[in-house]
Amino acid sequence: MKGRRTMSVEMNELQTLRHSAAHILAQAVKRLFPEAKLTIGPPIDTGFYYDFDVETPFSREDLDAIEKEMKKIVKENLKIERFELPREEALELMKDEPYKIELINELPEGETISFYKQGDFTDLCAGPHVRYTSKVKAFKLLSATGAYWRGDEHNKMLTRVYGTAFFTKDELNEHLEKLEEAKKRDHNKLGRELELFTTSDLIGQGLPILLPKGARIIQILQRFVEDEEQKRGWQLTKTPLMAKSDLYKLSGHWDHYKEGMFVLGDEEKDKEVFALRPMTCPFQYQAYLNRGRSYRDLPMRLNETSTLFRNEASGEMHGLIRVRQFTISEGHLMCTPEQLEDEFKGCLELVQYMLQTLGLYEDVSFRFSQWDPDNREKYIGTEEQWNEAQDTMKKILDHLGLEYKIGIGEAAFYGPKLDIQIKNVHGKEDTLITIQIDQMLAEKFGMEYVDRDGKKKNPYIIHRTSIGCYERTLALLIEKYAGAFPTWLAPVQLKLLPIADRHLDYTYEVKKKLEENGIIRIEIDDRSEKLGFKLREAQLEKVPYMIVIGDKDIEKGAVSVRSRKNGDMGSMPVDDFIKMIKEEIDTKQR
RNA sequence: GCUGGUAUAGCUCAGUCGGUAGAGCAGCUCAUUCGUAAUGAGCAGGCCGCGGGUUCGAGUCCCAUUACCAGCUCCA
Repeated sequence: MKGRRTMSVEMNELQTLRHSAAHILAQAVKRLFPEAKLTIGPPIDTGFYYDFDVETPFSREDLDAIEKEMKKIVKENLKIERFELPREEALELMKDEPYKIELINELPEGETISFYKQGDFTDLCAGPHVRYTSKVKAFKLLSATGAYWRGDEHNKMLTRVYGTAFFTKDELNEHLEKLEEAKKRDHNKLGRELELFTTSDLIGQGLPILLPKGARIIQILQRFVEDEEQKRGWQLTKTPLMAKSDLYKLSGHWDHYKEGMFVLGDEEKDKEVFALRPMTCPFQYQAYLNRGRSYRDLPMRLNETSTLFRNEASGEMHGLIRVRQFTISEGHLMCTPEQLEDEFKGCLELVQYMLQTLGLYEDVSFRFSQWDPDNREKYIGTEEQWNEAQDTMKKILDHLGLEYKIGIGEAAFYGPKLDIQIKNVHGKEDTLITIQIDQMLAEKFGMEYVDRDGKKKNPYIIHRTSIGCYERTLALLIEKYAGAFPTWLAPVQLKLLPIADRHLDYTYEVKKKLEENGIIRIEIDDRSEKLGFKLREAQLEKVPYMIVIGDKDIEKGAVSVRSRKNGDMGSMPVDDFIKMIKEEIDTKQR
């Protein structure tokens, strides 16, 4: 929390500038499109936006014209003045702006109703703003998209114009360059270029094909995760990918998650209807229910590398980050109330270890995802149950000293979550990992254990992932490392580059020796190309090590090593290189 | 699902006013056997996303559809 106050002051000045930029945008739109209706236009992390209700959405040409008009307004150096009005007069002033009237009517009694006026433009606004339009020197309009009024899909879709603004032109240009850089790191572009994955029109949306290199990385991650989970007392299950609707009716999915499921069959016509699983919970519960359990069986930690299917709406898919079929490092832990805190901590420690090893820990933030009491139909359970579950979770989080923000309405339908959030290269935040406490499903499924006192009780259940969903994690790793994976993760760890054909025999000898030492992700480039050409290609493929083999190396029984990161490392005995790379792989160096 | 945009060779892109398809890179063949980021020459490569329509004629115009991109909604 330290330092945040000073940060927020700096941010406020920038936000004020951007907020004023949004007003200048609205003024320009009103001048060029008088029939446009105003709604809201706040500053955001990366700039600002303003939502308009217009007959036809703005085209790129419209944006260019609007931007030109904005520059004029800046040049006019209009004074930005605040004034206040009583409610009646405020409504009269805004009589042609239905959205503003809606906003005014919602202001509580006694609230100040303030306006900001600059030249021919006046907007309902709490402020603050810069004093003159000329202060807004460095700005750019970026895009026009659709956005629902008040973020509700049942409302009308408005036209949102995004822009950004900075104090100086240099800062603006730097920001625009960063946006360009981000495009190059985008997993969806880089992942295809590096042949990690592809998609096919015939297979469909949200169903990526992992190519050999991408599948290799996921295999490495999966082995790492499963081994680490086993070390920490988790037991692997393999449960079916589909089940009868009966299972989901019991779990609550049928009532609360059916939209998100692929249902096989027709309830009207077929005797039995199946559905592909969107979550693993009810399946692993059946493993728990295999026989009667006692407190001696607890905690029971069940993990599974679990493929899930979710019928996401068509506009929601994105590369490997949002897909319809994915595989997750899933797990469910059944324990007694006394064990809950320690077990939760254990789950968190596993996650932290994973994220630290992958190098993603510095990029994540925590979110305590709670239910929305105003939206009861989204959830199972009673208010008492929710309050109890959230209190329990809050206590644990506070004991752990975690810094977190609260997400109202972000809970699962069966319980609150600790979500570990990460931003992609474009700044869009997604959940990477989740740890949840569930007091409701055990009861629904009749999961019990016999306690010391001989009484039957429902266990607490922790739902968790340890590395999250493999596809999404891979996406974040591609962006984190710009495709240059640490050697332990690299799909091809080294390339052997013989200079001429007469070096081939020795090259195969070196390959064999490496393989005998467990270094097996090797390629040989035996094409009759010049060394520089082979090196360039290997470098562009982001292979960690390039091993050059020529006369000098054969003479000395050595290899010439070039690292992706540091360039030419000179000649070294084969054994020395093996020792070096093994050490790097074994310690999972970044 | 909603709003907008895009779709031409494996990739990046050009293609004028509607007149029958073009480049660079990659690929293949040949020559070259080379020491730390591109050797040269030649060849081949296209149902212009898919389906309709308008037209004498459609890569180009219209409609529909699929996929991709940005955003909204939703979500791991």
